Amino acid sequence: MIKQEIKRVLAKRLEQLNFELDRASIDVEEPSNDEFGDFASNVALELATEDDLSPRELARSIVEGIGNELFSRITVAGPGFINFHLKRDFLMKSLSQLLSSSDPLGEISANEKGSIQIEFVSSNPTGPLTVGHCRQAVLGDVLAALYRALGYEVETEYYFNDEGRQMDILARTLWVRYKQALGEEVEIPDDGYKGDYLVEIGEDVASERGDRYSSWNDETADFFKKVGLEEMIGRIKKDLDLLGVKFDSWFRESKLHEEDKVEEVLSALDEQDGTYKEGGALWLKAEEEGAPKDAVLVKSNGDPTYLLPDIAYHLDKLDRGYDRALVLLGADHQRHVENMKAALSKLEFPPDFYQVLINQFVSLSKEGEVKRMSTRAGEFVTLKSLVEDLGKDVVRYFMSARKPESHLEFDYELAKKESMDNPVYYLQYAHTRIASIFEKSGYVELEEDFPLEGVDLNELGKDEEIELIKKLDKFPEMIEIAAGDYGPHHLVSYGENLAAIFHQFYNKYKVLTDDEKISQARLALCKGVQLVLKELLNLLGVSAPRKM
RNA sequence: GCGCCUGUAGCUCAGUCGGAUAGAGCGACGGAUUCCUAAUCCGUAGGCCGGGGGUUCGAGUCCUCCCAGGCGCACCA
Repeated sequence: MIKQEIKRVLAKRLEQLNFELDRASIDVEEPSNDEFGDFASNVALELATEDDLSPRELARSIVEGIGNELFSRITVAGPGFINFHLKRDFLMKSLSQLLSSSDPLGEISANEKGSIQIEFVSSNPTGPLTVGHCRQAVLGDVLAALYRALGYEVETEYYFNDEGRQMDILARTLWVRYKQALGEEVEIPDDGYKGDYLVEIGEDVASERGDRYSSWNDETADFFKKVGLEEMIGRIKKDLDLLGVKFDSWFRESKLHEEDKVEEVLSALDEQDGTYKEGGALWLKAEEEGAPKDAVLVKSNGDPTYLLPDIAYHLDKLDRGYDRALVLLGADHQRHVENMKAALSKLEFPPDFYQVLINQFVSLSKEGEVKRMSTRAGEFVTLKSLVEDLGKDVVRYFMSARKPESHLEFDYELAKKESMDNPVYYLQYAHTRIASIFEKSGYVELEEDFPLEGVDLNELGKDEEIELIKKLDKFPEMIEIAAGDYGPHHLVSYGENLAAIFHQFYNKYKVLTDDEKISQARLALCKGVQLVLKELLNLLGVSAPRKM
């Protein structure tokens, strides 16, 4: 990474000048205007204000002591910026490193990092996954891929409630569907799940078991709970499969009760003087920890709320030894997060253990109307239909494209109708073009293993070529930002930009020319672009086709 | 009423730590193909970065107030 190298140089020089400044706090960036060189730093401006010096003066003395083995020119400009103009060799070294290692992430992926557990989707098995879950599934899956690529130990987990009221309602609704399948006139209960996804399951049970569950009793309830759970989880897994999302682990809530984790949490909270009783309910002293209000842990009827087992669940996560537990939640869980933070703080969890990424909702506009989705009312667009209509690549790309905390407006009609104009194809096409060049040149074997011997990268020098090399060099930095930010959308922005520069280059210059030396150098550049594009598409879970 | 998120081109959105002249895609208009895939490229038009105040050498970015939208403020999950 060129930027890191410049920071190193600057840090060394500043040390000579007796400034105390660690490398991380040195700011080096790419100026928007080419006039200002390839990279620029504002260190002189920052240090000058602190010590009441002239920024330009200081910049000049910094520049004087920097050797010129890496730079063709270093200038002082404006109020005191230091502008670095790179030597060609410096850039080419970056490209040749990429090619010889075939690892677009380079050194940042090498050293060992900590462990992170990522929990997402975690929809209860009471209905099919919708577009909202779809966004979260993609975000979580891409984040997991990012952290894996960076060398973290990653585990993805899906948490679901397999008992309690929601499951009772599911069982009851399913039973009604079963009765209807047997030809009886039965109404779905008011609080039941009205969607027709349970009809089919009811019919299956009716045809397999006949009328043996005609009356509602404990045996019937248990049976339909079991069937409902199995069927729904099965469907959820299938849907996620369509999206290419696989979880490392599936965690059922009942396990917490079986292992007395819930009891454990209650007594731990009690030990910390974190609870009190009021109105027959058990409350968490959340306000003491910064939450707006106290929260109920156990209802007056003795049932735990959603909060209590979730605290127990996170105690379990902590016990499992992860450094961090990241949870993806929808915007409607904001209050829950405040309660969780309060509880975990009472329990003296390590402060950075519980990490939350709250994502805003997806609105789906269809025929000019914005549809709201409600699982309970049975009105929603399912993840399944979305993927079946648009394809995994398009869906994953769209769902990754916006930063999580922004609303995502998904124009279904447009995405379907104009799918050929879709930006995902723009990226894939860049990859395809490169593959096609290697086919054409009869250098298919070069694509596998590109030998740098005899290739003179200094043949590269056109603006587009230089820009591409710089862009490739920036890839690892972008990945670190995306992971640190929990923001897969950085991949999309970067990718579109890289593809754009490549397409420009491709249109302006021929890779395969009469000049063998130029051809070799440009093939090398193409290989570099291809390595990065492939890695990027891979991380997004989007295919990188060789032909389109 | 209080809290979280959002407000940038006609539309959908980027813009890591405050940096020099604010970007992309779509849409509109005008062009490019005897040549490695035109699912591409080039050009034009389009902006008080929601509004006011502040912090400083410098603000789309930080602080504050206001306005608009989404979500929340359950003994639901």
